[in-house]
Amino acid sequence: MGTTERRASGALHAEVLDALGEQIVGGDLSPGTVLTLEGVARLHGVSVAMARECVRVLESMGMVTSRRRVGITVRPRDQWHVFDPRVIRWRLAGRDRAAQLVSLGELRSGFEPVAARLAAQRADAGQCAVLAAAVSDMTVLGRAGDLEAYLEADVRFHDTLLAASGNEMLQALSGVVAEVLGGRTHHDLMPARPNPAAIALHDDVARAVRAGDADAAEAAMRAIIDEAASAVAETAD
Amino acid sequence: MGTTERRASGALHAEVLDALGEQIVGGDLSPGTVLTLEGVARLHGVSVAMARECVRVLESMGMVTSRRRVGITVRPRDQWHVFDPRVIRWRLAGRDRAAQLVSLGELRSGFEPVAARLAAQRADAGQCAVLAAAVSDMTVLGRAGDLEAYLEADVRFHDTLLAASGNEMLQALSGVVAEVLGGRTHHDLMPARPNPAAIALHDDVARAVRAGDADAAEAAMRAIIDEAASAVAETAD
DNA sequence: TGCCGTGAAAGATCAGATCTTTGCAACCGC
DNA sequence: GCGGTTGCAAAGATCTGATCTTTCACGGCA
Repeated sequence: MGTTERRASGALHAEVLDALGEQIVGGDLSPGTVLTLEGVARLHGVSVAMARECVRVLESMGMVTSRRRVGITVRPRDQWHVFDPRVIRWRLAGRDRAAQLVSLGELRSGFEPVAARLAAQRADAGQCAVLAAAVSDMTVLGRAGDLEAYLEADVRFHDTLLAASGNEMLQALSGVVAEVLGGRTHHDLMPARPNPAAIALHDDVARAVRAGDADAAEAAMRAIIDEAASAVAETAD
Repeated sequence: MGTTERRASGALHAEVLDALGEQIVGGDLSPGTVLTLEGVARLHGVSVAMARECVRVLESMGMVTSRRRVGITVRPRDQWHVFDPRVIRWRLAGRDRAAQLVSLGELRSGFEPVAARLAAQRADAGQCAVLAAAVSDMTVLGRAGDLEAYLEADVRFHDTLLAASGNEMLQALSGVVAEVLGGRTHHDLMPARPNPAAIALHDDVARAVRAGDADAAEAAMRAIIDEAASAVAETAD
């Protein structure tokens, strides 16, 4: 899942767009580089119209500008829309991966406690149940040492929490959390067996949310993130 | 500022795109609505190619999907890339304005304290100087009751802080802060004369950042946001 | 030296053609 | 009568190539 956007329809567009995006993000096309529509078209074996469509999308992401008589100019990194899922994916796919994970992690440390607080005020019964189930799964799977399944439950927990915050912007960040958690698991930054204390903290969050205790939920979530940070630091050393 | 994207180049594209975006965000085109390329083209008096380019951009923002034999379908709100500056702008421009400001405010309460913490660890001398200058300006302008200029200094303060965090994703959220602060000022949610205590808190942040005291910076920023929330609640009542 | 005019490069926009996929409905056999 | 099959046509996907417009760059002129 998630290799290429779609199989049949819009395949060409997605292909060229991904190729260009990865080249820019990966540094093969550094800021200031100037392309021409015709050049892009020829290089990727597509028509100018198709190249234009891709460029328009890139432009909408702040990654290039198009000017008459000049061409397509790659913009500096600080102009990119770094919250665009595609940009995140490209960065994670390239050499920028480590930096991107750090950024996402710092970001997460900001918004997840807030989400927990809001969730405590707004979560419905179904969401509380999903949270509890996820914690339960994490406990079992963690004990069994099945890191992959554990990750799934962990992601489910955090996704549900963000959804329960009732804030669509926080909810939109669920991909960020999934990436951070997945990156940790898939880069040997996790202990062989998840820390039981971490799972207990998840349980604390779930209980606080169900109890409607915003302060406790926020605090427990903050503790989760602190624990994660120190665990990674420890494993990495 | 900010009426239309650009005057001369790419004007048509931006116009049609904005029109479509505002229609979707504003609810004139509710999720599930199906359009055709030709319909869009005719309705806006542009060629099919142009309509396609706009649709491709909308598609890249998660606002529509395109399927053969069906047409262009407007996707439900929870699929939109709500961090895209354009989506934010469209929402702020339409009837969704209030909800958008609430979302942005909640979000801000999450990431700004973290940004303050990071800035305390990473800000350079120049950034500290800008922060101090902004606080100074806020003091003077606030006393004078010049809300517009005060706003500018306030935005400058927060922008600089986010930039000093050294995290490009936090930095990318400076537009969010600007919108929240601007929205507050331009919707009579500010007292006639800014609260001196709030300005003092900004000073606390600036000093903590310069001193490299991450905990103090984070706490002071959290206090700023709490103050703002209660001030708005008070003024709104 | 510096201003101005002119040509060409490259995007902006359009018109129309061909190909592919696919929803839908008519059709057929059991 | 119902489920599967087939075939038409609608609508996007992609391409080709033409025209218009802006603007950089170079060269001539004062």
